[in-house]
Amino acid sequence: MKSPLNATRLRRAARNLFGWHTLRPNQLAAMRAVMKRRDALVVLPTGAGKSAIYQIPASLIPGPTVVISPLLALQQDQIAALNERQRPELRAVRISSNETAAQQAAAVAELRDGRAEFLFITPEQLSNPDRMAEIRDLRPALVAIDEAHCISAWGHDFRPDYLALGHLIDGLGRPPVVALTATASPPVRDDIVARLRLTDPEIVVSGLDRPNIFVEVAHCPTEDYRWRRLVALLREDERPGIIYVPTRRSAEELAARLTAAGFPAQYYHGGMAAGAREELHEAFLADRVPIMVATSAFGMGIDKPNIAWVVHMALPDSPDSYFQEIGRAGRNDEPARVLLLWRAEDVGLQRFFTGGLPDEAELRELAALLRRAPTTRTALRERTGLGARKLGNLLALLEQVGAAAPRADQRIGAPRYAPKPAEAARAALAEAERQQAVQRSRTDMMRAFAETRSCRSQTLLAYFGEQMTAVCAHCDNCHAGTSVADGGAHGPFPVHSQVRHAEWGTGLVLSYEADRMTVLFDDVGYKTLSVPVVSEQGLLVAD
DNA sequence: CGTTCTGCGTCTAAACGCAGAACGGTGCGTTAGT
Repeated sequence: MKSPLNATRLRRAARNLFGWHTLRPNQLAAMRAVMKRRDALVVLPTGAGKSAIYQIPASLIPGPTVVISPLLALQQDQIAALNERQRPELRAVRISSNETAAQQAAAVAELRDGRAEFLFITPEQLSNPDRMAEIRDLRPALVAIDEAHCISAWGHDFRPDYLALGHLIDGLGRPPVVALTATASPPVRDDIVARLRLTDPEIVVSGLDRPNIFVEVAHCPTEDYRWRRLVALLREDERPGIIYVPTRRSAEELAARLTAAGFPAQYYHGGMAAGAREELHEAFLADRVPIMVATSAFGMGIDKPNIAWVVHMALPDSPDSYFQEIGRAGRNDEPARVLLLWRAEDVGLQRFFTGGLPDEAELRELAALLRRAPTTRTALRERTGLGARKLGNLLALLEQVGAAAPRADQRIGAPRYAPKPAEAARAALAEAERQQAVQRSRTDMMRAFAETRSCRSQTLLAYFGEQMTAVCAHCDNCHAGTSVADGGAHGPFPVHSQVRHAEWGTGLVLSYEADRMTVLFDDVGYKTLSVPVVSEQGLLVAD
């Protein structure tokens, strides 16, 4: 049943708190789900008023809101934006390693007394049981997960506490959850819903096509050609832009080379001092840095309307990253352009970043240790001689196959019905192989995007499960006339239906493009198949 | 996985070829020591 009352209250709050006179249908639908205490997954581009989706309902719902956000710098910006409004119902505080114990205690007190509404926090903080107990006692009424795609992108290895967010939300007493992100392909969406254990979530997804962005890809036979194409773009467009490079060293070298060539550029990467990074970030936002050469570290939290172009000096690891990165251009709806300069050699680096397979013997040894008695990571590192990063990866894998589980006091143990070490190791290795296959297939899809002569937008959006019926008319292939209007191509299986392949197992039909179809298989990732071959040989059956 | 760097051998000097090693992204938190 619709509740006009909530819609009216939400509109009034939007006007009072943010000065907005309208709410977009997407925003309103998501906010109403939150008001009804329903879980929600919201996929909207940055700058589309995404934060307001949890902030406005939170101001109306009694009880504090826990905002789980991945980057401390990002948290700081969001907190500043909320507190600038000087409204008690929007006041935000934070608990992180940047606050002293006294500041942390003060933040808790403010939340307890109702003087603050929002608590910004990282998953790492919540994974500390003492911290968790403290927050649970505040009886949070809502949990917002910002940049929710991090669960999928980082949980498996980089920041393992992201994998445990589902447990952590249980620990908070399972208040309603709203997860927000700017991009999420169908498997990433499924991963978010599964890992957070959302119940019957309201899913709000906006259209992904960005008509004001001209999309262009150039294959570069040599490094010199790559450089010349970059310079040609810089000569044409003097407005601010971002150049993405794959390594820290190339960021520094390219910035120096550009500056020497008369294009003043700065560089940015994760190896720089926090202070310098913050300064550069602010300088870029304030139009004091016209050209930023950066690794993927430069991204989240960059909500700058007038970015006129984004160049990639190498093939990104996936369409997910690529879409996120080009999406920073043209937020002000002015014409913007993005250019991907790629070489086949770029794939090697991405293969390296994907990582190798774990050692089965090490997995077995670790699983055996866990079955003996719950222990801490430190003790496990001493017993096995493994490094912290590697141990974390192995533990995350064992956890995914039910051979490890977090216990009280920061200990890790084996669940009661855990598989035997040999079996656990085998299953964990299989899981690692599956993850590697899926990640490799994403890189394959990125390369297929680079090589296609069809409409770029159609190809990219098909990856995200959105089928465009017409060509976009804002990409190089459409301008060259090689795009094929598929007129809503379709095939033997409906888009988004489940199919089964004898060898590759079950999969999800994502799209049809001319006579080819893209299917995402659970175990082997993305595959592109010829529709006539599928039909003639009966390669797929409905599942 | 692939590129780039390093060092060695050749051999009467310089530079070249080659094998093997090094290197490569994203950030939280904690802690030692100024």
